[in-house]
Amino acid sequence: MSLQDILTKHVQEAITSLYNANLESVEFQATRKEFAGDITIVVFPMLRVVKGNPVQIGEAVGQYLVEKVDEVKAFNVVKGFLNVEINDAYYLNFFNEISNQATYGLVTPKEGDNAIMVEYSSPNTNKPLHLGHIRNNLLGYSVAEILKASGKKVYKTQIINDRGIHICKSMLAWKRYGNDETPESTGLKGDKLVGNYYVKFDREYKNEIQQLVEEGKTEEDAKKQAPILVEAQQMLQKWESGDPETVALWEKMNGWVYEGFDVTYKNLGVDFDKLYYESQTYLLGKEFVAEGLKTGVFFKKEDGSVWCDLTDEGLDEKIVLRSDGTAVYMTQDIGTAIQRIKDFPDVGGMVYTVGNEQDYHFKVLFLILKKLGFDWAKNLYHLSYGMVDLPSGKMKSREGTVVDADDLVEDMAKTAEEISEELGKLDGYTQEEKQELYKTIGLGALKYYILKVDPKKRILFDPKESIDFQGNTGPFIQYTYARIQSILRKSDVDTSAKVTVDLHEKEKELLKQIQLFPEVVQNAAEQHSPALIANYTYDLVKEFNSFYQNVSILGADNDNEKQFRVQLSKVVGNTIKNAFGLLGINVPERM
RNA sequence: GGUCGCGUAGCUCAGCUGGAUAGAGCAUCUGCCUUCUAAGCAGACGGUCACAGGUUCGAAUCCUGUCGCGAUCACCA
Repeated sequence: MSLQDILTKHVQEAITSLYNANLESVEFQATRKEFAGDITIVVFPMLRVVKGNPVQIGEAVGQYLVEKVDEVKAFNVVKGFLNVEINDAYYLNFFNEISNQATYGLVTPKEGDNAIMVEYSSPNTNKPLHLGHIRNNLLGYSVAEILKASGKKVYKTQIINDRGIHICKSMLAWKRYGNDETPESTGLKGDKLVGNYYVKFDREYKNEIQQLVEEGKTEEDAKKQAPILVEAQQMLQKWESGDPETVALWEKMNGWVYEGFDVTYKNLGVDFDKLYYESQTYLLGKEFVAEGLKTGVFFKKEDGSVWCDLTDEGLDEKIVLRSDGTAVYMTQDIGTAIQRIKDFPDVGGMVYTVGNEQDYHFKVLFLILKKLGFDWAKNLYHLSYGMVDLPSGKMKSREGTVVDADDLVEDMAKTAEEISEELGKLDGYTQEEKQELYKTIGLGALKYYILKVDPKKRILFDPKESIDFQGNTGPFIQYTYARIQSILRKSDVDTSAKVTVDLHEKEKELLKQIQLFPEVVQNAAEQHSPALIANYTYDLVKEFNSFYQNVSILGADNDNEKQFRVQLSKVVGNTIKNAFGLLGINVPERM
């Protein structure tokens, strides 16, 4: 039973016995630092059932608690706030219970429970991943891990957008100007190579438009008639009709891109349980559109296009099939969702990690799936996040104004290296160990920087201003972990034995913070927010550093205290590691 | 124009299911390395919580309106 449960029960008893009234619930909050106490009961809400002076009621309830509740040591009342002091024994008891649980705060999924599928990344295969994808990947991966830790079975997936006019643009540019270049012949990563031709296409396209305009065409006409665009469109038709040469080129270039993506994913430390490809699923949705047409969920217009009427829901009509019978984005997403449930029958809900520019799309998609009668449709969640903008504005791949994912990860490691070498604390580490550590720290800084921000807020990223390594940052937290490991290496105490000590103020604060962890994990899962985990971890670490700096651990007055402090440090370290694991951030033994 | 989201210290962000004097980090300034890693600790400075109303014993938090920024409203994805 939690402390709040215990106190709630007794406060209710107190109200009944003192005032003969019924109190529905009790409101708690953390006690402010300037007052004595460990937890605070807010008296004001009680005034609804008990008429009187809040201070007097607080005094009476406090007196009752001190007399009747073992855990309560003392109390004081300030205005309408009843500050309650809790016995050390309560916290020590809690600590002894969890001090040897490696997975404290994490819940193992129960057999037979529904699983959740988390979709993230879902890139186009015509260009490399950039900073925007990094936010998507980190968020999706982290939310998947958090859901897992909250006790859900999770499948990570993506839908790879591997077909369409944008791919044909890269293909055509390569065919025209590529001279049979390959990743091998150029030493370039496959996705980078293909991306270069996407940029090349755009340059040529713009040249042709300009030329046509000079020849007297309007800009609008020029944009439609530019030969290179027309040829790309023809290429798409060839692809759709299965032209072997086009399909072969498509397979070859997509293969390069996948090899490149794999490297980036590996560097980022993200993974997937199942991949879906648009080229394999885009036809699926059509079946269900036909089905929905029969059941009246959709209707057909005179030109043959199929629509869903959402005006009852306050939205517009939405097209689900073009008049020429080809699929649109919505068609495919309907099919993909249904396919996923077929493939994984235990899935009871899905999370889509997609930018907030598609808020409307997902609102509509979820409504349509509900109208089609799928009961899992009520458990769909759009993990909508804000864009990552540069000071110069939006990132545009075609114009080369992007922060490349691989470059950024490398830069971060380089910064970590510079700082580490300056500090010079890594004597005895091999070159390999050092490089590995720089990567850990650099990635830690990047991931934390992005994940600590509320997903729905947009991020302004200035490449010229490097990400911090001090203060509320990933490396700061990693550093604290490394310090703890250093203590554990040096100590010779038994970390499994139970001990009883008089708690130092800092120790008590730490225990309170540790106690919050399981609830924070559940909250983060409910709200799909890694930021809650990041903020929690920061608070924990700040509290530990204060303890570390003010209280000697290995130099404690007696063995009993020393043993407790080492154990406490170990639990804090373990909690940091578990929490950071939920963010996809590794922790180092030294730094 | 309709819809959705955001607006908190010079900067980056917490706090938002209503509760005490709105909290951190960066930056600026003071102290602290002969004791467990100073990527640290202790402290100072810094606020019209965009603005105006409303609900409430109590509003940064909830409601309405205004302003600013962004997104979206395609037989694009």
